Amino acid sequence: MLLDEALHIGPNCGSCPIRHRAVCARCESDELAALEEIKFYRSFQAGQTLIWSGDRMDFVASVVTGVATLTQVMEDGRTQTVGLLFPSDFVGRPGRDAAPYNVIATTDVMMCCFRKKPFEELMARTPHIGQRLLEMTLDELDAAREWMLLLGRKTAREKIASLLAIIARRDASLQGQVRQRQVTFELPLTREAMADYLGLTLETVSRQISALKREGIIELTGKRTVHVPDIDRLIEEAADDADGGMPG
Amino acid sequence: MLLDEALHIGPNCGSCPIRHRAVCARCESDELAALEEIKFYRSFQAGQTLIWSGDRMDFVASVVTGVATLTQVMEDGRTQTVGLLFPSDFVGRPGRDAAPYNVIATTDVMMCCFRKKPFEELMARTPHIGQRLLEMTLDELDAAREWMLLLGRKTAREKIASLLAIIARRDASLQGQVRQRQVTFELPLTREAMADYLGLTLETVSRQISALKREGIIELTGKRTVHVPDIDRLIEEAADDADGGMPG
DNA sequence: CACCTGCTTTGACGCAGATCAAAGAGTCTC
DNA sequence: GAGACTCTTTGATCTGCGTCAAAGCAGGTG
Repeated sequence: MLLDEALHIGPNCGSCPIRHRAVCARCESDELAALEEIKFYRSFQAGQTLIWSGDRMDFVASVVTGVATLTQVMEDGRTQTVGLLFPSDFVGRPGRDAAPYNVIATTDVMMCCFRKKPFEELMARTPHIGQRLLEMTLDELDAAREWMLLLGRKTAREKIASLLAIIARRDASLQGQVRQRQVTFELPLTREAMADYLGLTLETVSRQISALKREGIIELTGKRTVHVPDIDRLIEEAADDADGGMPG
Repeated sequence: MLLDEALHIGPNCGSCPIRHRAVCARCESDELAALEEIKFYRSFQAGQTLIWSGDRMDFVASVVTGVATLTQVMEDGRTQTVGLLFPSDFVGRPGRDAAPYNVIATTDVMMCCFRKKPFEELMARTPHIGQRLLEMTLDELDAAREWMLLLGRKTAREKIASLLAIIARRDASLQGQVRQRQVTFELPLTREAMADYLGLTLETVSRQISALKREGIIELTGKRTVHVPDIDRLIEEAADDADGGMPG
């Protein structure tokens, strides 16, 4: 079924769902045509490791659909997720050979890949790609620093609320929705994956989700479908300043 | 005395100590001349806040000498430092008006500043600047993610050892030294600033430093001068994999 | 259906690091 | 050189979250 999806998305960048957000966002039609020539799609199943830390990476890629994580693992097994990859997010670093992190699909994932060499060459000729990549990298740096505050200073409850708020926001923005009081979304992560991202244990994650549920801040259907009756209350729990990080 | 230093460093990029590491590293002499025309130096004293979060930023800058921190503060006062700025590090984001973090000098600091508008215009004409900025931003993103692992998963002892190892490394690399077993350096941070960077309290920082001292892993002269008799032992305590993050 | 297997929830208990408190040490000012 | 101020160390106690353990729950398989 993922293959169907690949065929459905097809070779045409014009109809690509991430056309205006990904690394190709600023490209003119001729630049896009050049990218189109070197791109190829790859599908992965939920749970699959797309890239192993330390492996040679001969391609870079954009997430088209699905969610993946970037994780670091210490020798003794302690694991920290250092980034969530949503559709339009970019994977890989031009000018680097070895992957610095594991990339793991947490849902079925479709990637739009470019072999590294041709991509680098194209980038050298196409300022719009480098410009967009700089912009995206600066945004990721901001997100990483926001996460440092969460990891260093927030309580378990605040961490969970922050994560839910961020997933709700990204989910809404993918669907081009305006900000609404009520939101419903699917959790793309297991409790363990949430724990790894939040610097907690899975038991603590479970307990805090139960607590938020008990207090009516969230409602669960099954384990994965979350309904937030009042997003502002959730953001309050996240202890973010002002707008809860909502983009302008 | 800082003014003297400014005059000493003077208007000539050719003799600048960060010429080959900063955002201007890749510039040819004509590009450098253009940068030289719009640059100006500013000095700050230890403890001074260079930039307040939320303030309008009409310049970008490189750290020439000294050390500064990037910090986030929550409404209730909880503080997390999200970056250390050493000489050659870049401050500010082209295309953004408001500063997202407080920037605080932890030692006397000298900055090489560019008004934002002219810098952005120059960047549009000068691919070497954008390329170098992308490279530096990707490095910072890696560093931020390394720090996420530290904040989320390391023990207090490992955090302290990691911080000391990183300062030792940056200090050595500024002096162009090869890797040595013994190193001595000045701590550019108070115990409180270290705590804010490590997601700890200042008491825990003090206790863990005392413990490392007691065990002979570090030696202190005064409160700020650290001597490491065996850097590998320190790196072991930091629980980093393989090379302790030493650059290739 | 019974029996997996993977994921989640809940409970009991322990500990690393936070909090509260006080005193030491270096530097500056008058 | 006494007092004030900042930074640091050390001790006593508390607590949020980790650890260990067990049971619940859904989906898949023979």
